[in-house]
Amino acid sequence: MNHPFEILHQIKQCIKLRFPLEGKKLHAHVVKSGFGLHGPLFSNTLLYMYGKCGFLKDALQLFDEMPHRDLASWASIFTSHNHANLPQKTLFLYSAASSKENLQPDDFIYATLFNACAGCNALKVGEQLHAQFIASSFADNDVVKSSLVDFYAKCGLPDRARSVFNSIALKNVVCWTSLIYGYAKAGRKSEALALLRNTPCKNLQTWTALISGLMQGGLCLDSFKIFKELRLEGAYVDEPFILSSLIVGSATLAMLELGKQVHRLVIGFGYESNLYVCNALIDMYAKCSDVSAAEMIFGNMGKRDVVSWTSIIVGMAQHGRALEALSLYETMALAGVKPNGVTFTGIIYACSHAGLVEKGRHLFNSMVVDHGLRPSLQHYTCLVDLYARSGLIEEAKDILDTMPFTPDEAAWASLLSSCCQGGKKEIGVRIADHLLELGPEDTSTCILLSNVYAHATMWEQVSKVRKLMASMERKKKPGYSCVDLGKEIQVFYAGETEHPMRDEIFGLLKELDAEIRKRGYVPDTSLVLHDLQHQEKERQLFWHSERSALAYGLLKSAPGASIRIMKNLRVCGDCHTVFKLISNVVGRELIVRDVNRFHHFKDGECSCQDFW
DNA sequence: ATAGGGTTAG
Repeated sequence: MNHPFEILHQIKQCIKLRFPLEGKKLHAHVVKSGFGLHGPLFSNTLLYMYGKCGFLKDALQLFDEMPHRDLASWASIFTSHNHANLPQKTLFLYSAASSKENLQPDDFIYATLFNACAGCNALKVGEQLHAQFIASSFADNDVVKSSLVDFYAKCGLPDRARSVFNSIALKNVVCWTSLIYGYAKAGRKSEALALLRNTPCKNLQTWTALISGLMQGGLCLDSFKIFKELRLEGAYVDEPFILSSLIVGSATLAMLELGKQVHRLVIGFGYESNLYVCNALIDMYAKCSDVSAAEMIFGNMGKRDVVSWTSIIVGMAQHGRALEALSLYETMALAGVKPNGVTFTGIIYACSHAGLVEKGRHLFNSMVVDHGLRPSLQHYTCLVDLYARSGLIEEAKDILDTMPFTPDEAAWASLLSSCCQGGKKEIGVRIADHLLELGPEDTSTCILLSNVYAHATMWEQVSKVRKLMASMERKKKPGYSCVDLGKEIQVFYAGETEHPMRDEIFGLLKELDAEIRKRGYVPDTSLVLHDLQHQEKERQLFWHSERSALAYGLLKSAPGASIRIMKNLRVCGDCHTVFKLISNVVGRELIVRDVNRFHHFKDGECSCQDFW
């Protein structure tokens, strides 16, 4: 064909244009003409080409066949793994190579390693490498420092990012963008905005970083505001990165109408087949409790990756459609998509909901044995949940005691919640005491504790928990429920509402109360503080925030429409019973999203099958 | 005449 350097140039074009198939042809040509024998130059460029184009398999094959690997080969193979969203693999390969082959990182390798650490939140590893980097002869390299800024920003430590940033001699738009993202993600809006104002260089990516950072930092409304301002200024913001972030924001806020609006924007801009955008849409519709819309998006996708499958599986599982989640997992395997750690959290969670203990255990083992994935604390928590829900409390406790992690609050709470359901009072109290000693940080845990103690008639402990909770609520946010009517969203707090429609709400709740009592409802006041008068206990239950929200929803929505309520705490047992009965009385579907799952109340039943 | 750093999904 042509001169060797002409071919090299063509390979570089393939990298730029992301033409892996053309690149592969050039690769074959290089092999035939024997250029590759002259050193790693061609191999490394080809390696990099495969990595950047997402052809990890080809990259690995080439890497394995290379007779002479230099530092650039290692840098390229690390980049390939980072690019394929396998940062742990990069760190694994590096640690193996550094011990077996005494691989000493150069500046290029340092940058890929920090990139990997950022990708999997490997703070400890990153810090060690940072120390090593400072002592190395590359310590002045601005690009590596830039990758460190990104690493600390992604790990939620913007101040550490800033101190590295300050040491950068020539600050370009890349390090500014990373730093702004870091502050936004940490929820430090004013600092992020101040930085943006002071940036000598900013581009659309900087704005994207700010918007997505704020979304991830939970400041979704601020983020939407900034997006609107940008559009008003006439900025060209119709790009999939920003759209994905807006979808994430709608999901976080669980605001279906907002999500639909963004979806329309996506269609208007012609990004409805973008993989990232679709994945975000699946998640958004599931989180906004419109699972059929999520299914529709998933069904229409031409190309699905592991995130698409995982999103729909998790969505199904959270909405109580465990068997469908499991069968989707089978289909995913048939489609040749490899599951990752998140996928397994989803399906083990599904098993735990359907009471499929054996299946869940099998999947957990399969994750380790067949897929070589290391279980995380979250996976063990799922396993604890799986056993505990099926009444195998001892087995669940065994896992907590023997797993290679210190159980956190969520892990204990999972076991505790099943003790309440299974009537295992003694062990429940023991766990509760332990949790109370640890000092729970979650209001939901407190409700659980208070329930356990109330069932065991340990009133002193109950009031201790209540006091703790009151102090937490003062510091944090109190319990509330929102009802989403599309055009408006109303928030209700516990206690008698001061809403302008108070009388109508009270009237309807009273009427419904009378109707369900006719059907055998007896308020379960065991969950309320003991030292109140009986009537006062019932009154407290009556004014739980989700009930006010429900009444308002019933009054204001179209007849027959589903009512969607979001609650920031767990639904109490009594409200759960009441919602089941009311779904029957009004003949509508009532959807409640509590702190971590969905309840679809319909025809007197709930999708969670009374396990939550 | 090779290679590295910033923004998106679970």
